[in-house]
Amino acid sequence: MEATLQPRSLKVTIKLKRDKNVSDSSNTTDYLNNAEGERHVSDSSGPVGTLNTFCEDQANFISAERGKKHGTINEGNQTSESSQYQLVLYDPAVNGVGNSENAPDLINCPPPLRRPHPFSDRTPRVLPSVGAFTVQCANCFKWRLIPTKEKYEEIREHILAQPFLCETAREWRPDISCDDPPDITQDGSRLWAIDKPNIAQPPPGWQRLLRIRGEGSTKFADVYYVAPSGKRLRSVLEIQRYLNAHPEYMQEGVCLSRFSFQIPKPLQENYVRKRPARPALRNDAGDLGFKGYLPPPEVARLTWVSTDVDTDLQLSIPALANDHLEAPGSKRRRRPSPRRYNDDLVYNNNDVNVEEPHLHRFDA
DNA sequence: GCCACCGGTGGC
DNA sequence: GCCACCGGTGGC
Repeated sequence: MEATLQPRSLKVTIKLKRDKNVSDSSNTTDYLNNAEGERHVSDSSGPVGTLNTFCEDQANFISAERGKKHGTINEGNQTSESSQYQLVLYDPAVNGVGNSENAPDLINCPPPLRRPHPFSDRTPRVLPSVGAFTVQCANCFKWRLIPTKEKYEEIREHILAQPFLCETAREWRPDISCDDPPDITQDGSRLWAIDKPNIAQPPPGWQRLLRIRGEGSTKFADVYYVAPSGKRLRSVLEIQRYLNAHPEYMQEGVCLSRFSFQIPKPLQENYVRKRPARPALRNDAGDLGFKGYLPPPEVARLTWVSTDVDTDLQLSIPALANDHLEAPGSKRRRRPSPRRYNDDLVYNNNDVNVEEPHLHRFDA
């Protein structure tokens, strides 16, 4: 089955492929260097277009095919030879112009650090990992593989103002044009996620990590920022507190507007477990409304929608979604107390008006 | 004790 | 239904 994004211009898509047994891999060499060596995608937004990241799930399979050996895991650094931890990456040197649908070349990826699922009675999760980044041409709507995470983030940061075109890819593929076949298509073989556009690149020395949760989770992914010190921060509030505690970063120009915790959206419906309807906390009389409250429907426990672990999911993240217009810090916090930072939130992208791209589901 | 991962809540 | 946030849990 395939899902398509209706291109309005370009979309930022993250294509994810499911990881077989391990957690994750990231996709670029950059990923390889990420301090955590985890499965995550960092995202940033780019020009008008769609960025796409896909998780290659078959890392093991492919590596097996290549007869590679497992190597030692070297946390925080590039993995050794372990094919198991290799990522499927787009290698411009291998994928020449017109080399559409070529399997991305394998590149060593960080070792999986993922811990086993905490609930032993639950089916072990097979977490997807980002296998590659793709951007959709605003002109021909073909997907182009982006060679590195950094390039992807760079494109994404200005995707609205600077739509991605096939010609843009000439930076790493000199002869590429819209006449060439797409690098990749949404053929249902992978998990696709549509990324948000115009996400600022992380400040120098910082890493933005995107960790895709297993199917059936309550949310699709988590974004973390890793400070130069290695400290992992998981919300704007935590960033704010960290910056307050380390004014040196602020002096370097690091501000909240450089951070975005927006996560991509999976193209696959039901990848994220639906939240059961919440009973009213209070009725008109002002008391707790537990009367008549029924236990959550079975649906609430349906955590494993997909039974075929070999099937990759396709996720897409609309680069032109409107929701990016709202600054992450503008929403009401659960704890209203320290909110001064909201005043400081300035999201460069917020003044951009974009149309929401249409997502199409189509059959395989 | 740390931390990755996940669940769940309040608010919209 | 989505988002932001953060607490809980269990493996290490």
